[in-house]
Amino acid sequence: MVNDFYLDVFKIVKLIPKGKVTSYGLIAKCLGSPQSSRMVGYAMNYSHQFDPSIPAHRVLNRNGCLTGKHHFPTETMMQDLLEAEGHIIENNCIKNLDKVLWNPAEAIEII
DNA sequence: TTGCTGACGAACA
DNA sequence: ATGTTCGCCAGCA
Repeated sequence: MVNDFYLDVFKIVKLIPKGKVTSYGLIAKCLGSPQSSRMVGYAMNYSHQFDPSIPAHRVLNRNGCLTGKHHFPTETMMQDLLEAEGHIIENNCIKNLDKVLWNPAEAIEII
């Protein structure tokens, strides 16, 4: 089943602009549950069956590391997708995180 | 049913 | 600076 928390997570992730990334914790915080960041990751795990178009590769952990790449069809897919959007990945972590980090808070207002 | 695990993150020691 | 613990809670054995 899918609860509102999941739906909100999906909404936000789908709103992430191309060329930007965000973090699980940031999303959780914007949803009013700063300590439920694990659930955001869990939601991502479920996202592919809910809506395959969800850009889960744009969601990283707070350090900008590709912690979830093992959940993609291939381990290189997540990195490839990010690089295709202009990001630079090094040692499983994104570079210039400060410049590409997107704040989900601005999406909350839209929703 | 209970207990463990996990795409996280913050607080402690 | 590094390692451990805890909160969160949905799945799974």
